[in-house]
Amino acid sequence: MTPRREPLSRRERPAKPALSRQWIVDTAVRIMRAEGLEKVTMRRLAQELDTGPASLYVYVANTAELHAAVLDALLGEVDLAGETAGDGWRDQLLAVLTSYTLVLFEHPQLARSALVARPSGENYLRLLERIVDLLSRSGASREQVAWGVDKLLQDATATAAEQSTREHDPAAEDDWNALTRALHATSRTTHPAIKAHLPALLSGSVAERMRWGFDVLVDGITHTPVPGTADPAPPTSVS
Amino acid sequence: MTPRREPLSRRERPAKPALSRQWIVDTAVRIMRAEGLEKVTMRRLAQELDTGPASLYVYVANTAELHAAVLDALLGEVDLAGETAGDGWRDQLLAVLTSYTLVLFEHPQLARSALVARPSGENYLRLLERIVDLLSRSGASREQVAWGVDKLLQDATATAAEQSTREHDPAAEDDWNALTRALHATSRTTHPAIKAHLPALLSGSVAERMRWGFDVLVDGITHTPVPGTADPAPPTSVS
DNA sequence: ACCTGAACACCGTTCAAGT
DNA sequence: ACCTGAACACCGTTCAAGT
Repeated sequence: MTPRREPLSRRERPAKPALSRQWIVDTAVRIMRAEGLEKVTMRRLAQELDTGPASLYVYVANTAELHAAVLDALLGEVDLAGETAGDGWRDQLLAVLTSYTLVLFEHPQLARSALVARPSGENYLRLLERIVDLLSRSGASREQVAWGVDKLLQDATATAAEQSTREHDPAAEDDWNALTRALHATSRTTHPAIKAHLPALLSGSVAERMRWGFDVLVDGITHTPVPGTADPAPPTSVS
Repeated sequence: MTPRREPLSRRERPAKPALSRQWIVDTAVRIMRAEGLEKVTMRRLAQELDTGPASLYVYVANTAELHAAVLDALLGEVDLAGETAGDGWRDQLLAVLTSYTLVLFEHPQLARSALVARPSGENYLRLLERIVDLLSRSGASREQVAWGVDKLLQDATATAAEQSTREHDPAAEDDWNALTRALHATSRTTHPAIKAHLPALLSGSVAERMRWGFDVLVDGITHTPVPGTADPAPPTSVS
């Protein structure tokens, strides 16, 4: 506590805080918010923390683990209450999944990494708990709920991964235009089915499709028995 | 045709073929098959083609476009006939989607890029045509078919992206173990729903889950009306 | 134990210059 | 028009050496 002059080394840097996993992840989140996940590299992060990249490896195994930690931090923003929705489990489930999707929408590349590197952080577990709970109120079987939760999260994550990059990435627009042109350019003789469904293939807003996709899944999940349970299931010839 | 001695420059290289988009893509596919998509870089590809990376930019706009071309080449391997299946549209649809998924399973990272960069190559269009045709035989509305096809392909692609990387990536195994441990470590008081569904949350083989996921989607797609059509739809409050 | 400098082995993309 | 060398501006990760 005695004001015995700090050495004032490192010129004047304002109180470079000690390295720690928490501090590293927080800084990574800050960089992502400001400039996107693609800028959250070991080297850039080290620079931001005023050290060399090698120092980070004491706290973080590799870039994938770093991104996983950033993802979990972000999942803390998901509105688990589903406040905006009514009282029914279905509306609340839709609200929670929509909130999850919107959070991922804000951060394009993170949705992609979520599809690949299975999260297991505390915020992810909280989200999972909430979704299992809500879906179980549908009255579906344990197995339907368990497998269904996976499908719901996969769908939301994939939608975010698809859509979000289309919003933020300049080239994504071109891809969509290319597909639109390609579909319109198909001939009636070689691609009759596409021709016959053309307007509908490209119709609907993102929100409309998301909403419909949710209904499709919930209807399907609650009405399709899981094979190998008490429910009368179709014979499964798959290993 | 006269055997007038070739200059025999460049030492002895065996007939370096002229650069062309086709040749570039073919070489890229060969590298991917041998060493994975992560090795299909502009620099590595140029090296394989015995030139400098800058030369490739005459034929290919960037790495993303290159990967898209590789993906479309690969889609040529999908079994569109669904030979193995019976006569019903449902079995054939399952067969085609399974074939699509299996092709992506072989090449992990490509599935991920397929989720992001909407393909529009000729092989993709052929696949799309076939799936639209099969699903339309269900008798579902034009809109249900059109939007449903998207969901089916998204589901298959996401499953491949998720699963495949888990198979090929050494670290993916660890992720799954981490999740398994995290789920088992949850407390009954903070995560009761997870606890109650635990065995089922982790049960089922990939094939079983894929099969069930297909049934869920087809059931849901054919029974959930698309909003804004003649079908009696639930009121949509989403923009 | 924690931190670091320096190195190794790579990337994508551009651009001026050549043929 | 096509091709290229060389450069610019980056990467992740490791390792021996320091404190």
